[in-house]
Amino acid sequence: MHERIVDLLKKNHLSITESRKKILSHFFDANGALAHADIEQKSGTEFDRVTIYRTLQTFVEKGIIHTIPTTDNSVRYALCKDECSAGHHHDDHVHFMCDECGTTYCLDHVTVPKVALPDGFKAMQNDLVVSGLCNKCS
Amino acid sequence: MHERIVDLLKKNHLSITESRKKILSHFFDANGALAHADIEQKSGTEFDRVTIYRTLQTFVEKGIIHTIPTTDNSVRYALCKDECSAGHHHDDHVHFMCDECGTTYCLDHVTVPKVALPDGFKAMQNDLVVSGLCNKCS
DNA sequence: ATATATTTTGCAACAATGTTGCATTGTTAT
DNA sequence: ATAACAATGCAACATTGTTGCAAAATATAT
Repeated sequence: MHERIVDLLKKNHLSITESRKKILSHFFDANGALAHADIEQKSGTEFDRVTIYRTLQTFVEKGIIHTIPTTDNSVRYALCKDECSAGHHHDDHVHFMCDECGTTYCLDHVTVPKVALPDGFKAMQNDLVVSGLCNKCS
Repeated sequence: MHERIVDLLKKNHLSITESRKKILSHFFDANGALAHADIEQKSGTEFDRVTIYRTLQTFVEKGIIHTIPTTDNSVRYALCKDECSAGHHHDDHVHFMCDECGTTYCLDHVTVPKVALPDGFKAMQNDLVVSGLCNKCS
């Protein structure tokens, strides 16, 4: 697992640093998505707040993680599947937010159905945000 | 139009105040969704920042407007259709965010397709966020 | 292995966004 | 008109996110 993290960083031409390794491992350990605050909590005072912001930003740019649109408008991040392309990734996601425990799941195996848009609208990316009760809370 | 605003406030057992009328009229005038900053800009120094926050909060609670999950994680609000029920509203929305001009549209007439969730997951609300180019920018 | 170039980090300062308590003002009901 | 109630403005504060720059860590070339 640790090797996989280093490989992932190398593949994306990123310097192998403690903060990047640790933050990335938190994503591998987590079953759901993580918010900035979650990572800050897990890391303690190990890294500066700014470092976490910049690391997350870098990971998003490289397509290692992606941001999740949420109904409560908190910023959350989740690991991308290998197929996620960097930058303007045209890939669709289904996310599930539990109203009870707040956990956010990235449902990779569910495909987003295409919808018919009004004339002149061109869809580049589709994100479906489903909220309700997760399998642990129902 | 102005009558409709007063009626809407009365129907929701809210006091008829200048700020509520003005803020609500901004939503009726806007073709897209509004962020807190948009309203602050449109209102100038007429109302306190806190009043705008509280007004938006009240409108959301009453089901007059709803928050929109966005890919860039900025908080946006849009008018609910009449069918929107207050509180835990089980109603689905399709929103379109233009990557070019940033305008967010609430596509009321497009229905959100139901997706199959893993066992134990119960969907209460579905929000589909489509991003790309709107009819003015394509 | 060492020196150099490059990248990343931490710190400080700042900007933006959102929240809370309380006295004052405005709205509603009697 | 008056009393009861609700909403507003102000001030102070908490949280979240951003930027510039010197110091430290990492990568590259010798």
